[in-house]
Amino acid sequence: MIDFKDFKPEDGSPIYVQIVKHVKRNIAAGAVADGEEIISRRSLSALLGINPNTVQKGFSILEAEGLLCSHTGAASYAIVSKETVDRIKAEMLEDDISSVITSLKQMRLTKDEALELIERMWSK
Amino acid sequence: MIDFKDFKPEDGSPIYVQIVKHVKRNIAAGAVADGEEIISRRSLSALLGINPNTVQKGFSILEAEGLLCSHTGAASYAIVSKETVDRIKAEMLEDDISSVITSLKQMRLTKDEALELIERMWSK
DNA sequence: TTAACCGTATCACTGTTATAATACAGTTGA
DNA sequence: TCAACTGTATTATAACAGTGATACGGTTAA
Repeated sequence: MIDFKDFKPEDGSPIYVQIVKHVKRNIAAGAVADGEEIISRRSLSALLGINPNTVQKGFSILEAEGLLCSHTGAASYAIVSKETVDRIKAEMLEDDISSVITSLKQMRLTKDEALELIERMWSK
Repeated sequence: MIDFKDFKPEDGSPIYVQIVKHVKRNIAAGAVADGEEIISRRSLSALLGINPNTVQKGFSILEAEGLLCSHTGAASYAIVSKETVDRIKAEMLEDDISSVITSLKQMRLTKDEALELIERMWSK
């Protein structure tokens, strides 16, 4: 079950990209069962208060990546093998962590300073 | 002296936003002296291979935030007090780290898993 | 003085993002 | 059956991002 209640499109990046990332993070977290029914495009657009076309754009990307299965008239379903979960998780972690490391290094932080800062901010 | 040689606009975010962030990270790193002359808009656009207007957009944001001083005809200069450096650094670290923590938590990583992963990826 | 630089401003153009209003076809359950 | 859902598609509109070209006025150093 993918939870969209905590989804807040306020980032500078396009909403449909954020939808794709949100679903992928849920998959990486192991929160999506294989064959699980996905919320409909219309329902999600109403829930998030955004245009159906924007949701459709995100969902079509997920389908193109083989994470979603759609058929006209019927609900959509998730396709998530164990291999998929591992691959998506590795990709997301690689992206997130390498980008923050690049940023922190640009600010001349040492590894120890970075680790200490992250440890201190983790529980906030 | 702000180094733009390692600046590669490949992120999905607007180039002018990336320019603003790049300058701020250099300020946070203590790499920018107060009153230091900044590369001209035309030179930077030529160096990065982007449009002068895109550079202008980024620079005007930096000026609006009080980090830059411009006058028609003359070069631009950095304005960076110690307080500015501290404030910018705190802001950048807060943004970068809290966003990565949010992502990692969404993927159900524990603090220890996260720290170990970051430590392992730091030197790559 | 003057040529070469600087910042600033404007216009037109393309592509992307997001919205809005429809429409059509297939599925599902009462 | 049929109403209410589903996915899919099209068209139009607006705003924004980025490019390209051009122009104006001020500064600086030879």
